[in-house]
Amino acid sequence: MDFRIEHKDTASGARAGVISLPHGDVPTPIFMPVGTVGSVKGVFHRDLAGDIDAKIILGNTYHLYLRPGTDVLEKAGGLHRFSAWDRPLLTDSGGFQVFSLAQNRKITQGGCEFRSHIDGSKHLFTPERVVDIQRSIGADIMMAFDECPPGTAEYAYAARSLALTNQWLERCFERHASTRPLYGYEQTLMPIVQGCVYEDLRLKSAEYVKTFNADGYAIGGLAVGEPAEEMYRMIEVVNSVLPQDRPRYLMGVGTPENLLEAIERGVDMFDCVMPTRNGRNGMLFTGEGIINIRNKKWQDDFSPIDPGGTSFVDRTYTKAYLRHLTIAGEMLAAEIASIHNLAFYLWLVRTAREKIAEGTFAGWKKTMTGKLSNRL
RNA sequence: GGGAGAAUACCAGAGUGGCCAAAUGGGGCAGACUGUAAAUCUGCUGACGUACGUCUUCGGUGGUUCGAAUCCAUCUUCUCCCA
Repeated sequence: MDFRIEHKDTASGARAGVISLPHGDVPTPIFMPVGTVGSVKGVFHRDLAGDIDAKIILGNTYHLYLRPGTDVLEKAGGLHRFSAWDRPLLTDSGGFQVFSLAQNRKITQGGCEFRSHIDGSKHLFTPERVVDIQRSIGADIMMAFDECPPGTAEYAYAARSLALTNQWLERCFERHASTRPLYGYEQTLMPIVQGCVYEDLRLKSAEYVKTFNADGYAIGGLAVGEPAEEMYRMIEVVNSVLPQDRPRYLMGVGTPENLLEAIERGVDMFDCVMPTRNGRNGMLFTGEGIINIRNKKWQDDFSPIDPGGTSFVDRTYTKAYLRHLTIAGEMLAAEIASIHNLAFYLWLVRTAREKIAEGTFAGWKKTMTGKLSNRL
C-alpha cells in the first residue's frame, strides 16, 4: 500500500491524498461504506460503483468467519470474487464485536471467546486467527485485533485494555509477517490506537503503534459513548503523534459533521453504518440538514428527495413517495435511503477533497457544519 | 312474525360491580441509531395541566348501588337461527 499526499490545507490539519491498493486507488479523505457480511445492505455493487462511487468498502472478520466461513471464501477465491466487488476492500478484525457483543464474549490474555450470535456455538478469536481469517477473506487492508472499550470506561480499565490491545497488536504483526496472501496480491495490516478518552493513554498508544511502521494507522474506541468534543480532542492528541505521511483511519465515525471535524484534524479515512442503518430507519442526510422521512410533513411534498443529490434516486423519487414506502415497510424504501445517504457521504468527502485542493476548506466546512445537523 | 346474540378508544379486540381512562395487536405521531446480533428499538396516542392531578368516556335514555363498561328496564342499530 502506498499513500501520496497531494494537498495540505494551510489553515488546518486537513489533507487530500491518494491511497494505492491492489484493487485500485482511493482518493482521500474517503468514506467507506460498511458491508459487514459481504454486502452493503440493500445496495447493488452496480450502484456502489456507479452513482455512489464508493472507492472501498468494508467487510467484517467475525461475521464472515461465522457465515459463510473461511472454507467457502477460500474456495470462492476470496471475498472480492465471492461478492463480485473488484475495488478495494478493508476488513474489520472483530475488535468492534468485542464491544458490541460484550454480552456474548469472554476476553482472555490469549484472545476473545465469542458465543456466536447466530447459533450460540463458541469460537476463540486470537490475534493469529484473526489475521488468518483476513487472509482467507483477502482484504486489501486488514485490521489488527483490538479491544474496543466503551467510551465510559474508567482509567484503570482503559489502561489494562490498552496493554492487552498492544500485546495482541504485536502478535498480529508477527502473524502477518509469517504468512503470505492467498490470492496473489499484498495485504497490509493496520494497527489501532486505543486509550479511551485519556490523553496520556492515547499518546502512549499512538507512540506504540508507530513503532510498527505500518502503511496506515487507525484510531479506534471513539464514538462509543463519549461526548463528541472528547472525540475531537482525542483525534488531535493522536494525530499529533501519528506520522504525517501515512493515512489515518477514524474507525466507525460518524455523522457528516463528525467527518468534517475529523478531516480538519487530519483524518483521511472513515467508515460508519450510519448512512445505511439510519437510512433504513428513515433518516436522510442532505447538504441542507437531516430529514426524518417518516414525519407527517413530507406526506404531500412532491419535490425530489434531494434536489442537490448526486444519485439517481435523488432525482427519480419524491419525498412523499419515499415517505409512503418507508411507512409501508417496503424494502425499496431502505434501498433508496441507503443509496441516497451513501451518495451523500461520498459527495461530502469528495467535495472536502476538492476544497482542500482549492485551499477553501475552512470556509466551506464552516458553511456546511452550520447546515448538516439542521432538522428539516 | 318468533328466537338467540352483539354494540368498548382511529380499527380490531380484552374486560363482565371498586385494583378501569380501560389489557393486547394494528394504525397514527414523534424519538433513537456512529469499526451493523438493528428493514431495529423506544415513547406517546380521550381532554386540560410539565407534574401529583382534575374533568368527560365503554350505542341512547332512565334506574339499582356508597360505587357501573360491567347489574336492571327500555329504545336504537347490527348479526345469526326458525317460520
